[in-house]
Parts: sequence; structure tokens; C-alpha cells
Amino acid sequence: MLTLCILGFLYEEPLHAYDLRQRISGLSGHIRPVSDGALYPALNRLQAAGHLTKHTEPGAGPTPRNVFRLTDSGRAELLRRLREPAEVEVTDRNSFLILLAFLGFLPDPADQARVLRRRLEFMEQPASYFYDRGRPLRAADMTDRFRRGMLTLAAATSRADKAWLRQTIAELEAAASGQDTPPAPGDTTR
Amino acid sequence: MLTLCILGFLYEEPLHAYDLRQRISGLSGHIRPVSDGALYPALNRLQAAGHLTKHTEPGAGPTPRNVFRLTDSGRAELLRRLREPAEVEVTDRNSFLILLAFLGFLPDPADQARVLRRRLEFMEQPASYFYDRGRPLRAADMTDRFRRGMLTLAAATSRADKAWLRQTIAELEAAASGQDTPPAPGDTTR
DNA sequence: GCTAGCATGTAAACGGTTACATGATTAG
DNA sequence: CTAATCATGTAACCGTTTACATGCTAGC
Repeated sequence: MLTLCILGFLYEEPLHAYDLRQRISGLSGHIRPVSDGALYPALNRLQAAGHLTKHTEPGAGPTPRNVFRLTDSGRAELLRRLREPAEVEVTDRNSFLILLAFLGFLPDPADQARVLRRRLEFMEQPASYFYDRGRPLRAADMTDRFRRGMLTLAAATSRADKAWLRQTIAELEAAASGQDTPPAPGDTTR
Repeated sequence: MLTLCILGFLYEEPLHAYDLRQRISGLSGHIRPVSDGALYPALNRLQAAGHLTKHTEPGAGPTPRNVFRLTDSGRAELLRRLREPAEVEVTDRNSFLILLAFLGFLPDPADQARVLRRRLEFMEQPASYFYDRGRPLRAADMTDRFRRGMLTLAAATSRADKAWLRQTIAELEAAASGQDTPPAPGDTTR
């Protein structure tokens, strides 16, 4: 997740760690300061994997800035991660929203639609949060004010998200069929 | 978070690990199977801390079941965690929703309201996800379809959550003032 | 004189995931 | 016979948090 953010922001432009941290903080719904203990090791890992290069530049402040730049391998890695998201990025809303921030980088609308469809499929599985002897409890049945709130809020979010997903998928498909992009072979909406 | 779930579900009734796992899976928006590698160590940690006891019972299946039961210390620990939630539980929506599932166990509505107020305060800080030279970008300004969607969805959720929080806080306060519960000393809505 | 912002990093501890290991029963 | 369900656990790995460590500049 951190890795995806790093790759995503560096895809737009080279940045130094401090800058990167601020963007990531902003993205994570702000105020989640992305601890240095996570960021710097992550940058080193990515560098070791050959996904980015570090250039030390004399910075504005007293400390020299390390500007990180994606390599070809790094760009490919980002696109791969966007095309084939990990399970969490389909399952967890926060992770999915972060994925969304960079999904526009994928050149092919069919790939974008495929990702949205995966999320939609996951969300369409009926999920209920509490059970009474095997039976799912609906929001209206809950006596507890907070559990009722929890279910109501979760349901509202789910509805809004699904509506957006359906509409956007439709738009992407319309754009694909109306344009030059031919339907990929074997694209039988699995 | 796992710990909170364990304490929360055991507060209602003694359960064995397998049972507990199913309830927790259901709560986490289902399909997140709560790996055994997390659950069993967590149970051992809680037992070592004196928050719960383990009784081995010959179970329905071939393996004997370990039934876990909260101790007084465990009940106190749960209530303490509910009364004074960790930063994540105020900051992260999923964590907060899980907290909500158990907030009804707190006996004092004033404590419940305090928790909701903390979340509301956090949410009222303006959070924007992207910046252009220091200026926050609004959803309408975004050219990227997915980033626009991301901001729109996040904003809708935020609005609904805040509305629920405000209303529930008001209800809790109304109940408190209309009833015997005296306003706690020093309750000057800091 | 102090705090906030700029700027970089390391080390220990903690908790979670993944994979491994076992084994009986029941339904398809 | 095979998969799913019940039922328990361990070990290695990995990434995150928290705390530590340093130091300059600008504004209050």
C-alpha cells in the first residue's frame, strides 16, 4: 500500500522523500503522517529491487535532498500492480480508494474497467455484520443504537460506491466500444 | 483491533477460538478470514495478560474446544479501550466502525458521546486528498475520472458519517439531560 | 529562547500474513 | 473420493509503528 503510493506519486514526477511523505499523508485521508520508519525502508527496498534511483541534490534546507526517480522497471511495476491489484486492494475500501488515485495511469480503459468490476463483484456479495444463530441481522432488527448506526453507515457507503462503480464501468465500456480500441481477444466478461 | 474484537465478543458470552474467528470475520466486512496465525497468538497474549481464561472442553468435533471467558480484568480492559480509543480507532473508518459495534457496552451515555465527539472532531478537520502547489484540489477541479470519483465517494461517506454522529450525539445528550445522569464535573466540551 | 518546518535516517518491538502441520466427520 | 466444516496450533517472514538520533533555518 505504501509501495503503491510511492510508485504512484513518482510516476507523475521525481520527488524527494519529504515531499513524498506529504503527498502520501494527504492521500491517506490526511493526518496519517506516514512514519519515516516505514517510508525510508520502503524506498530502500524499491531501490534495491531496481524500481527507482536516488540522486542526492543540495536541497533548499541544510540537509541534502534525495530525489527519487522511477526506472522503466518501476513504471512497469506500477502498471502491473494497477492492472492486477492485490486482494486487499479489492477488499478494503481505503486501499481501493488509494488504488483509484492512480488507476488513471493505466492506458487501456478495458484494464481500468476490469479493476472496477473486480471491486464491484466483491461488493455485490451480500455482507452482513452480525448473526443470530446463522441468520444475518439487518440494521432495522438491531436493538443497539451503535450497531444499527454501523450497519446503516456501511450500507449507505456500499450503495454509493456500487452506484459509482456501475456508472463508471458503463462509461468506460461505452468509450471503448465507441472508439478505435478493439475489444481485447478473449474479453468475454469473465 | 483484533484484540478489541476478541474482548468485545467475549464480553457478550464465552466462546471458543473457532467461533470467535467466525464472528470477527463477519464483522470485518466479511470474507476477511482472520488468520489463525493472528488469532491464536492474540488469545495467548490476552491470557498471559490475565484478561481471559481458557477452559478445555470436549467439543462437538474430534478436537477438544478451548472456551475463552473474560476475567474481571478483561472486562475492565474492554471498557477502558472503549472509553479511551486509540488514535487509529478515531482516524480510520474501519477501526471506528468496529469500535461502534461494542460501544453500546459502555454504561454511561456521556462516555459514548465523548467517543463520538472525538471522531466528529477528527472528521471536521478539512481533509483534501490532492494538492496543487499547496492549494487543495476539489473534486470538481479534478480532470482524472478516478480521482474525481475517489474524492466524491470519500466526501459522500464523510457527509453521511458526520450527520449520523451529530444526530446520535444530540440524542445521547438529550437522554442524559432528561434523565438522572448528572453532567460529569469538568465536562466543558473540550 | 522556542517551536515549527525542512530533511534524513536507524533499531527494536509488535502484530499480521502465509505456509505448514494434524486430524476427524459429514455431505456431495 | 473429495471437498468442506470443525478445531487447534506453530514458525518464518514482512511491513509498520514507535522511539531514538541529528541539525539547520525562519518566525514568534
